[in-house]
Amino acid sequence: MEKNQVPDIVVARLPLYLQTLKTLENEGAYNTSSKDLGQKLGISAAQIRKDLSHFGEFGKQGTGYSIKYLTECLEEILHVNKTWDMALIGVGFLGHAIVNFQGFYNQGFRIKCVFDSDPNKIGQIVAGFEIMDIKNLEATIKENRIKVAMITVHAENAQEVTEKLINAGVKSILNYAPIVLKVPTGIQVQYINPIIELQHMTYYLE
Amino acid sequence: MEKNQVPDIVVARLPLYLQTLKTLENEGAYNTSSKDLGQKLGISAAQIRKDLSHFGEFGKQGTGYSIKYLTECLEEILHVNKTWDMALIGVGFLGHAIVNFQGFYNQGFRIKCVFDSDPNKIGQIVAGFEIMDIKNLEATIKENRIKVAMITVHAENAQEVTEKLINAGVKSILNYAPIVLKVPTGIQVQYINPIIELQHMTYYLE
DNA sequence: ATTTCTAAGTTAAATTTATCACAAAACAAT
DNA sequence: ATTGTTTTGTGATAAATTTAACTTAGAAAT
Repeated sequence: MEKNQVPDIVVARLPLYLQTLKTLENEGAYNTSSKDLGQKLGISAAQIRKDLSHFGEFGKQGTGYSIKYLTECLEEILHVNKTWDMALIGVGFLGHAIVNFQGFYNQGFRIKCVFDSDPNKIGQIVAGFEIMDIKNLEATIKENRIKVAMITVHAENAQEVTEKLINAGVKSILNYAPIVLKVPTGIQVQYINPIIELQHMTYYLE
Repeated sequence: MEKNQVPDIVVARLPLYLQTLKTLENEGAYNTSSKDLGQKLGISAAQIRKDLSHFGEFGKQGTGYSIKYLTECLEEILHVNKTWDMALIGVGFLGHAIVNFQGFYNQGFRIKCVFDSDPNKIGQIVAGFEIMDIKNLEATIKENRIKVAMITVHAENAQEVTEKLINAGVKSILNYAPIVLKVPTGIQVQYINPIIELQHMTYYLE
């Protein structure tokens, strides 16, 4: 990935730390340590300390980390101390499930608009969102200054949608279509693909 | 990960190669090369050759790889030259979307049974599957010798479900709940978590 | 037949990533 | 006050991963 100094593989772990901190907080804990976090995440305490050391000093020797404080610091580092508006493109079964997902808001995200190209779907209300015509995608995303989008269209249409999104100013794309997207530098893409994960695991079976 | 010799990070890339090969095949191509695959995947040709070299020789110097042959070889390596029966636990919006997903079968997987704990859901038919009582989970999974499961329950219940699955003989778990599962060695777990991916990307924004 | 071009497989080098081990600090208990 | 315990942050070291470079082989063109 781009932005130098901190390796992307380190950045990729920060959201996991945040997730674990939030779980701990929900359980009523106030403090934790690299050892504790490491055990919960299945990684070494040293790695957690090393990762955090890229960004500053957040703990106290002898006592560890304040969950509240480290949470705040990580949220700031990851820029989720604000709420990002998101667009979702493709309201099939999966898009429907995502629109109904209640877990985004606390984590720095909210769905702002929802698109599809199917005339039978356009105008329908799903979880309080009116499905908009994909023809209005660029105008609407520009107007709302949306920087984050989720793609849940079929693989055949994903690249075309991607180009429209980038054209409209989207910088980060979470792609559920089973295809690698071609994007210019400066655009972030992450993939969600259960088949890939399943095949990864079956390697170890039998 | 466990199984020695081949690094897990290499194994993790094989399903991506397979995905790209299938896309190429659908486009009517017969042959490809490490350079071509690398460009499509955004990784170096050398890495693809190095990765494949862990498992044998699949190409021809000067001409590259037969898509059909390399596909077959990768399917064999990943053990998806058969179809794995899967269980799905938790039929909320997400579980519903997954049960209706048509893309598993060609890739080595099929859903065999579907569980929930909600009395209002048990007995309902979703995409041709009768939702079964989670109380019958262990017996049914043992009976069907199911080795692969997907967890789409709430985070609070994911660990408990995991233990039941492992007890019933499941070896590979695809977990959609936002929590790290504790499992004994020899059990594979992969995670699908859009929040983690989104937060990874927002690090690079603004 | 020879030359040219392409591309796999592989060894070596470079780079990246993870681990180790330790000094310094905080705190509790005596 | 001193001792013992815990745990951070970090520089040094080790391990891993990736890249680069090279040898070999196949195919096409002259």
